[in-house]
Amino acid sequence: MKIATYNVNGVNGRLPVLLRWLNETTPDVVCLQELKAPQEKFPEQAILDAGYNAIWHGQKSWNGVAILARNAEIKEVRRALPGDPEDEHSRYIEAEVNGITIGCLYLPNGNPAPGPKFDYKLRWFERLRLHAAELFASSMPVVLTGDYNVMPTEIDAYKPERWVEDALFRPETRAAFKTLVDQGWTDAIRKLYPTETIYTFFDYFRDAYGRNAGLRIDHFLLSPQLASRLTAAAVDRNVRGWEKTSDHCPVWIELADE
DNA sequence: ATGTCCTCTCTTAGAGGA
Repeated sequence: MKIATYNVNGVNGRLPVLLRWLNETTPDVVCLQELKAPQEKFPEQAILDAGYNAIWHGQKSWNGVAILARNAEIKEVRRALPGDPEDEHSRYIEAEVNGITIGCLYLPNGNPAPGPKFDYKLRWFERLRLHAAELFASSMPVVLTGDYNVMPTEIDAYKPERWVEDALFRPETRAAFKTLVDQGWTDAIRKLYPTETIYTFFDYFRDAYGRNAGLRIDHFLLSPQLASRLTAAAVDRNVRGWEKTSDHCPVWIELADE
């Protein structure tokens, strides 16, 4: 089973790119972030015509997350991260597909830091940590994937010294990610490629893609039940070179059948 | 500071976010 994550940066503006990528790579499950569309403007029919069921949680202008599945039922579990009923951002949706719990997340960017946006990022991270601990304790096969807005280590950033003050790389952010992973989760890309330079995001500025000046901020965290089934993981880097493309690349994992 | 690209609006230019 192939599971992918893709921060599309506008699901309607990016629809031709999304449909082409779905058609060419046929993942079984897809987690989307940054829909940038209200609930009623999600391109459901185009997704259905492409062969995918979908659930989504939209929001006007910002955020927005979705889970797509090909030839499988999507059983929605929740469409918000527990712990703060006041939080209006559409940043988390969770479902069961083929017996696997899929958590699709869009962690806050947090810039400028320090400041209220960075505080919100760290509070959101703490809520994720608590919810992840519950999922982990359930002994279900779980994947937590999406745009974490974190470079976990220095090898995950082009010129990391330039990012030490940034919300995506500050010590508090990296520590929060490490605390989460240390619950027992497996970072799928690093499990298979411990030291390689692998990026999932390239800024639109200054031809970052052409210069390979990227960041690794889109991640797959696997529970032990799934880590043992991991057979492949990769970034669809070429998609970043397409016309009218997102600033993120799709990332995917392959799991062996039980 | 800047670069680019998305979405929305007190809309065809500018603001906010990333």
